[in-house]
Amino acid sequence: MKDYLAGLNEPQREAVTHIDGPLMIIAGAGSGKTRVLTYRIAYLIEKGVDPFNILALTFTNKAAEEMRHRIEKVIGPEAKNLWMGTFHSVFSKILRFDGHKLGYTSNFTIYDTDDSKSLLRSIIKEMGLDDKAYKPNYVLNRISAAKNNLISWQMYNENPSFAAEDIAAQMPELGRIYKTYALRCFSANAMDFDDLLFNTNVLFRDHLDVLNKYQHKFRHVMVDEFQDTNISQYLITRKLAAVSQNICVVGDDAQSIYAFRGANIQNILNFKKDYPDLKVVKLEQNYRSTKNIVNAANSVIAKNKAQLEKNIFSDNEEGEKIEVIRAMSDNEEGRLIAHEIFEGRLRGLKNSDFAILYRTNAQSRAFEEALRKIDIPYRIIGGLSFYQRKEIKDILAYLRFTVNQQDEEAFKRIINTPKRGIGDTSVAKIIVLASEHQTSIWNIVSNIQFYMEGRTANAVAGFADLIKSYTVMMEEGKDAHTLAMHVAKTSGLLHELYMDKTVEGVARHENVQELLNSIRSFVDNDENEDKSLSSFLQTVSLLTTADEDDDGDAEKVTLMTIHGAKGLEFKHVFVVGLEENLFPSQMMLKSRDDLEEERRLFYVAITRAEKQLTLSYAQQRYTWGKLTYCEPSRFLEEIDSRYLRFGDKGIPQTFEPSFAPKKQATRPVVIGEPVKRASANALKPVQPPVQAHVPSADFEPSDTSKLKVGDKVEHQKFGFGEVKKLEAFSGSTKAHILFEREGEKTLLLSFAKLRIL
DNA sequence: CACGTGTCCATTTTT
DNA sequence: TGGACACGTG
Repeated sequence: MKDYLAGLNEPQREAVTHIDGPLMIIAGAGSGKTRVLTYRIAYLIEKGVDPFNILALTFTNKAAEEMRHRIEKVIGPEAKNLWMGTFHSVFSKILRFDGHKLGYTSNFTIYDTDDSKSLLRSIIKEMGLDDKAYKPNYVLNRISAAKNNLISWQMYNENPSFAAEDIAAQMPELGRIYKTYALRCFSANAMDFDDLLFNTNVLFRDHLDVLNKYQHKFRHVMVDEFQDTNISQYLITRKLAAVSQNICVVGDDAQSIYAFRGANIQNILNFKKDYPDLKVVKLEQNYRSTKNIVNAANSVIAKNKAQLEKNIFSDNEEGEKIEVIRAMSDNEEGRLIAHEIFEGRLRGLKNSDFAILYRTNAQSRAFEEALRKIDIPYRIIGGLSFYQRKEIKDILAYLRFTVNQQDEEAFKRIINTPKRGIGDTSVAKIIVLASEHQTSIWNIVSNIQFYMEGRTANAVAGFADLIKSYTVMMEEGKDAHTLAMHVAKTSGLLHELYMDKTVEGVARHENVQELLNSIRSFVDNDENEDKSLSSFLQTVSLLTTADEDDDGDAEKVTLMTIHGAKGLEFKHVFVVGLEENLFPSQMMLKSRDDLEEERRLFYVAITRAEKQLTLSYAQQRYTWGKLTYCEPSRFLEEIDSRYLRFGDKGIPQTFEPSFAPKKQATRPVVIGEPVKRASANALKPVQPPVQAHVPSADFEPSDTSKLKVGDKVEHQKFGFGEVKKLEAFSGSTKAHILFEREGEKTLLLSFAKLRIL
């Protein structure tokens, strides 16, 4: 027996050594799942399976990379030949090879959520529909749900029950929108995230030769985080494994937290029906957490009805009880927790031993401020990702358009960025021309002299020449980095950022440099066999925030959403914002009415902790600029109180359910506040007319990044004033300035026409 | 056409 | 709170 098998417990070993036929591993939290998966692959290879014939689907690219490295340690460099990655990345590669059978070129663009929404917004506008009734977000979710259930736009429009639902939801045109959206994506040679899976299904359904090829290539299929797969993904794996029957799925129904994205817990509950001779292995021993934490988690999840029977236990020490903290406000919650981390470090813990987990990204602010104030380094995972920043998207849009001139969304982004005098009217005209002449936008743009003349036409022609020069370079076979570098310089984007000396301008310039660096390392990385721009772009659009080069080794406290924490563990975990309507989220309860999923989310959060767990909530919190009273989350009461201890921090604890004024959760009455808006306007005292300020003759705005509190300034329009306060927000700076005539104004520095006197 | 200003509105999680 | 959009002015 191999030595690595020696360290495994009985069920773990069973899972590792089961090679032929379907296998389902129910892996409880902290039960050594990754270890089992890694060893199983190593074992397969040692038993003579070629790594080329193994497909392992993971939830994030990072998880795949990590597993590949671990396997490499056991079996050596052969591990490189494994097919590993997320569903989206693996199947985008397959579509790159074989997508031409569906009418896509290998250079197809992958639309991210922003692209999809923007396209939907245009479609809704073009159809003359009210964009208040048809919210792009909702429409996209609906289309996405359809695709994830393999309902094409044709099927959607043929099925009267969908039409009935849409009419009931006051959106009778959804079917038409779906159709237009699908056709527009197709003619843009673009796929959205759901298309990658949907089209793979279509490819395997309609092109049996292709299916056959991959069925024989992937003799062994493994799926990690199986509880989070949707129907579309499940069908792909089932088809791939139909011949060999060698399918191994690993998951935990108690940790299914992506139902909102179409994940179907039935996949795991019904798996046995699809594979009658399925072997099921349960990994029930938790090696991660203390008894206390495991028991508390069990007491919570026991409230859920839909689940597979299992008994998660721990042989670790009893451990400390779970601390509950009540704070006055969100800011105090931040302070208390920052303080506790500080104390924890005095007891010998490192920054990286701590994680603060919250339900929504917006909650991070209070913790960031508190940690910064006492100089505790932290890193935030998630939130606005690097690749969603404007300056990055701009460069990427140029690259996308170079690779694929049908990419409508990229076109809209760059045609007038940086400003080259082609305004909205001209762009609209071009789009109209394209549809009048039944041709592509690029066709019009690249032959603009036949359609328009004058200043704008020249500008458009200049743009077309620019893109053509890029295309030529690409066809010469220049690698992604050379090309991107050239594009950044000659498009004017880099120059524009370089000229911008404001704080945020400098930061943006650095971001672009960082993007260029990352393209270079993509090109230099020998593991990427395809170094083309097109290949880089497809890789990049499937990166998640969890994949971004984290300073994993950095000595920092981790802040992230619970969703982002899946698969991770920390010595001391803080689960914060445990307030009714926030966690469980009222959004979730309203739209899907799925308390059980929220509870599983809570379960996931709890089970990230190894030694210590702290739960906290605030009595008051600012939401959307308004102060709201909060009640403690029902989840706090669902934990068996034997495992709890009320913190000595914050306000002394009791659980009287409500300390807030009765039934006015959202809006305390303010005495004297006018009731209606109209009367508010009527009551407004008449302002004495303010004389317009005539700027000094030589008005020349100064470098506002040097602005300090107390500076006397002149504004082009508001006149003279004094800086009262400077405030940082989302990467830039705001100034509160008291103007002599106008009173106090808040200005965004980058836009201020200011002169420092 | 570019820019500044005012108004409205939405706020969950992510491949 | 702040981002997206509509409108008016230069």
